[in-house]
Amino acid sequence: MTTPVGGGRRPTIAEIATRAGVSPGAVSYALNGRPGVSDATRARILVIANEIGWVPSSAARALRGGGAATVGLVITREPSDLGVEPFFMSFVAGIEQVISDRGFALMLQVTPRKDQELATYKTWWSAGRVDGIFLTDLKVDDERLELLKRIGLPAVVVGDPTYAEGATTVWSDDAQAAQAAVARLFELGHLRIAHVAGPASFVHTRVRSEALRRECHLRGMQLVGEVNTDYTLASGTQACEVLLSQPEPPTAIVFDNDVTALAGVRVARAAGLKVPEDLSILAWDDSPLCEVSEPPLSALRRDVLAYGAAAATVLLDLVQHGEASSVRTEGAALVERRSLARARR
Amino acid sequence: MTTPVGGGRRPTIAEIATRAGVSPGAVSYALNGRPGVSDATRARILVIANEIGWVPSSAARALRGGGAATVGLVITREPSDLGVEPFFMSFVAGIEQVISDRGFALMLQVTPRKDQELATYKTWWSAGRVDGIFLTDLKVDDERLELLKRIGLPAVVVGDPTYAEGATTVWSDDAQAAQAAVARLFELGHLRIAHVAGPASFVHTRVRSEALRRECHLRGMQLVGEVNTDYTLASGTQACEVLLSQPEPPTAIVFDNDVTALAGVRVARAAGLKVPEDLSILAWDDSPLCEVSEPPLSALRRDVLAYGAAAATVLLDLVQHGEASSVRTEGAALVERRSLARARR
DNA sequence: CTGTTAGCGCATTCAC
DNA sequence: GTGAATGCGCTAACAG
Repeated sequence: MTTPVGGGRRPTIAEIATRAGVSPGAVSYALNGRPGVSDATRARILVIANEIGWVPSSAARALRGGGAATVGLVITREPSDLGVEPFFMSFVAGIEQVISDRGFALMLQVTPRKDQELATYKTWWSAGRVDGIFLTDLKVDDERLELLKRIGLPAVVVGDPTYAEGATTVWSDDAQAAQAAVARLFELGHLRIAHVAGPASFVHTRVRSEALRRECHLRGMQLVGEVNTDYTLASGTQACEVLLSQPEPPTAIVFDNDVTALAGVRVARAAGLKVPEDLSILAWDDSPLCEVSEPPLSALRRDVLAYGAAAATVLLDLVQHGEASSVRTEGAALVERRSLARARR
Repeated sequence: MTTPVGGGRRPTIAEIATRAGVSPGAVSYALNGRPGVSDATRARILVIANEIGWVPSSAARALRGGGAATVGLVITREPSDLGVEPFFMSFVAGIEQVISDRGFALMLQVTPRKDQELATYKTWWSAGRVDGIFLTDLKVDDERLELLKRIGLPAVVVGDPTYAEGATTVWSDDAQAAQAAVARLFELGHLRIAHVAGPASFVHTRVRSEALRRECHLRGMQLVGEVNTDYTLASGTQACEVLLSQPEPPTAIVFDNDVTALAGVRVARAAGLKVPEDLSILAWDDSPLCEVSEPPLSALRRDVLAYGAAAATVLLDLVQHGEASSVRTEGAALVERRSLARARR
């Protein structure tokens, strides 16, 4: 791309046509790599287009029925929560890696209001602002699925297909991660573990809970407690206090996010327990917070960037070819730091 | 909004016109609250539009010259950095509060590549995808300013106007925050302080450095060291080691972000220094990390949500009325936790 | 095979 | 209140 026209209006196909001495139609054919023009004129047109910095008007294209070349993402969370949540930024970055190469853009909305999310989908789709969307934070009996189906907005559900009502999904296999986690804890001799989970409404919370329970059962371990939180320090603290004050407290706790895991370290310490000697702590989803903690927290790490990229690939397929199959991305891997130790007997 | 047409194409003005038995023009007038239709027909039209769930085609509007009703934000950072950086998500949430009410949407790009950012501005603007953009992470002699001016893309610069080359800016007064910080440290008897700064290329880094120096000078305090970092744990650690190994080490250090502040706590501890008894630590920009730290870190907290909202308000004014004046938002306030103590003499 | 012409999509707006 | 033109790119029908 060279210098675009200074100041004035953006160049159009008509302008290229004039300069090249051909009709607008010919220019369109040339620019879109379609037959109907000789190689010579095509080359000439391309040179001119490049010179004046022509970019197709997305409005005109969309109006013609070509789609908006835009995908949408609504993040319905409290802004304060999002400060801690490293997931979305990486996820978006992953999306971007894929879509920008294909000429797509991302439309983003961040709002704490649930009703707003539904309204946004309707408006975006009706106004033709997006060609498809990513549905994150999948919930059990998610009302959004029904709406999307009803209005016909193409969507990729980011979450376990079991709960996606047949929609195309991209998911990371939390059950597999749970297996890795429990296997490792078993190896370290832990027989009583607990789970500080996320909100019960989230599908991934349920999947994790069930998988943890199953894996424990398989090995004759006990899941001696499970408490749901809203991922905050306060709720994590409370959950952990409950779990540790049991008559037979766990020797290891799995936390669904980094912040509650940190709360766990504190509560343990306050109760006179050493981490990891007296209590092993494992965080689900890694973050800088885990590295920075004292001791550094072992965590189940996913490649969120790749996750976003996979979701984008599937959504673009869905948008462009009308269909796409669900994709399971690589599960989380256990990265060991210093919060896991052999269970004290 | 009631049930939209099932399955088929989205409704258009023409459809409403047919149903109402009037011309498309009349419908347009009615829908936009403009004269040219009787109150009776206007009401009838509005009812029909609502019934069939009509939403204006953004493509058609944009094509007509009405603008895309979209503003853009490019975040040029390493995805890994963004995980820790709570600023952008809150900033975006603040933007959203303002723009969605005015019918605008946000287009987002996250990329580590600088050249991509410039290319994106050109493309977005040429394709008519955005009506204006937010320019964040302002740098000294920022090449982006020149590009934006040249292509005529309306922009609000988020950063100190001194370095914005006359562009409209929204900024938070870091100099004021520096004053608050230094005043408090002086009050606590600190006479030798140091600064672990962000990258030297960022304008806000420079502004903070200068303000800190000035405020120290004013009170007869010494700035006994200043090291630039890239905000990471590693660089923060190194910076802090350098500062503390001086013959006359500081009794308090101001850190430009939360992660380096945490690094500071660690380095101090490793050196046998107690925080805050032997070394006071102050983080610039608050975050959950500060709360979670041990001890919890005192910090200079900004209302980032309000910051984003202010930036959006100004950008929309700029886009809709062609001009807007720069706005200074409220400076950061010092929130005291437990990392600040009276200087040991 | 190379190229032109005309009309479409949708909301807006000016002249009647 | 109506009709018609407008903005911009795409494409079917048509001509050299």
